[in-house]
Amino acid sequence: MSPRRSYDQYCSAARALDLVGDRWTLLIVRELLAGPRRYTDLHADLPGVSTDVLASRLKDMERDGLTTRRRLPPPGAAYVYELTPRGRGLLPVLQTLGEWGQAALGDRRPTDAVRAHWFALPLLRELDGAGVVEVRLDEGQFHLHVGAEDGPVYGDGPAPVEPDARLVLDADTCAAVGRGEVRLRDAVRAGRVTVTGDGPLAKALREV
Amino acid sequence: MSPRRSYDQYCSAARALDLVGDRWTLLIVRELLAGPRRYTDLHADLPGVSTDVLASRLKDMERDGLTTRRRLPPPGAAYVYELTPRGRGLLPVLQTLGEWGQAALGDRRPTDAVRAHWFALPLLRELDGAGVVEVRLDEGQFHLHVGAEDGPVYGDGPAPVEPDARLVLDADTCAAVGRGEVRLRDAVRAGRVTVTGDGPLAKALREV
DNA sequence: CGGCATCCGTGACGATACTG
DNA sequence: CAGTATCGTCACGGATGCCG
Repeated sequence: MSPRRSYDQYCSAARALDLVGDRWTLLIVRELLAGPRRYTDLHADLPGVSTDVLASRLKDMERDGLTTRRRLPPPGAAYVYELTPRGRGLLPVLQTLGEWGQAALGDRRPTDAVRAHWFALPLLRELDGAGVVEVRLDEGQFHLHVGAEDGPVYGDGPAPVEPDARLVLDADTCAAVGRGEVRLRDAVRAGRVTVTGDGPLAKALREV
Repeated sequence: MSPRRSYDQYCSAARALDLVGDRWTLLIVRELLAGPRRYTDLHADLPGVSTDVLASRLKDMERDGLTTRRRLPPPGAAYVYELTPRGRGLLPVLQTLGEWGQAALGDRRPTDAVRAHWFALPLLRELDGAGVVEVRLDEGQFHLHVGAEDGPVYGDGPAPVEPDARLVLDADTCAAVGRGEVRLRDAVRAGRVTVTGDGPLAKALREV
C-alpha cells in the first residue's frame, strides 16, 4: 500500500489524479462499472496487470473510498469488489477519456486484448433515456443500464431482468461504433444492427 | 523517450491512457492550455517534476501529436511548446476530471502549491457563451477565452485584447468556486465578485 | 482453487549537478 | 535558458509460493 504520493497542487484536476492517476486505476474502475467482481475475474479482464499491483490498487481504492470489499454469502463464498457511489462518479471521466481516445483506436492490433463489455462505454454514449439493453455479439453478451442512477452501469452476460431492448450486431459494426466512425442509429438504419423490444429505448433506436 | 508502453487493450479509454496516462502528462496539458510556454516556465509551474521527466514527456507528447515545438523569433529567441488541436481536445478530459476532483479538493494544505491560472478550468465551467474574460485576484491575474474554438483556452496575465468582462474577486471566493461550494453566479449576487464590462458575458453574470 | 505476499530484474521517477 | 548526465530510490511486471 503506497503512502499516497501526491502532486501537492491546489487544483481539482491534480487532486483527481492523486486518486486515480496511478497506472491501472481507471481501468479497474472500468471493470467495476460492470458490477461487483472477484479478484480473479479482475485479473483475467485486465491482461498485463501483475498480481501485486492489482492487490495494491484495490487496497488504495478502498482506502480512498472508491471501492468496497464485500464477502459473498456461501456457497461460493468469496470476496467481491464493487464501486461506491463516489467511484461510480468516475463514469463521466471514463466516457470523456474514451471519446477522446476514439481517434487513436484504429484497427485492432494483434497484441490487443478485447472483452465484449469494453464496448459498453461507447454504446452507452449513443443511447438516451433509461432502461436495460441487452447486446449480443458473436464474441459474447453483455447488457447496459442506460441512465442508471445507482448500481452497475453495465454487466457481462445476459440482462438480469427482462430488457427493454435487445441489440444484435457483429464485431465489425460494434468496433466501428466504438471507433466513432458510425453512429449507432445509422448502423440500425443500415441494417447492421437488429433491434427488438417494445420499450421506448427500442422504439427510439428504430425510428428514423 | 520511452518506447511507448501500452496497455494493449482494444478500448478507447485504454488507448487514451496510453497517450496521456503517464505521470505529469495531463498536468502539462493543463499548463499548455494557457498558451505557448517555455520549458523553464513549465518547470516553474509544475513544482515537483524533474527536469528529465519534463523533457521526456514533452518529447513523447510531440511524437504523439499533442504538442509542437516552435522557435520564437528574436529577440528573446527561445523554444516554446504549444498544444496542437488534438492536444487541445483534452480540455473536456481535464474539465471532467477536475469536476470529479472538486469533492477531494478541500482546504489548501500547507504543502500545496497554487497558481492563479489553475482556477481557470473551474471558472470556465461556470461561464457560457463566448468572449474574453479578465480575472483579477490578489495573487495574480489571468484571462479566459470562453468558447474558444482554437488558440489558448486561458492565459496568465492581463487579457491580450480588450476583455468583454472583468472579474475581481478574492482568493477565498475563487477557491470556494473551485471547490464547487459556490456557483459563480451566486458569488456575484452575494457581492463577492465584482463584474465590469458591457458584453453579453458580463451582463449574463450580473442578471438575476 | 482463489487471494493474495514475496522475491527479483527492469524501468520509471525525483533530485542534483553539469553543459552547450 | 534549455535541457543532458548521473545516481539512488521506488514502482512495475513476471514468476513463484503460501495459506485459507
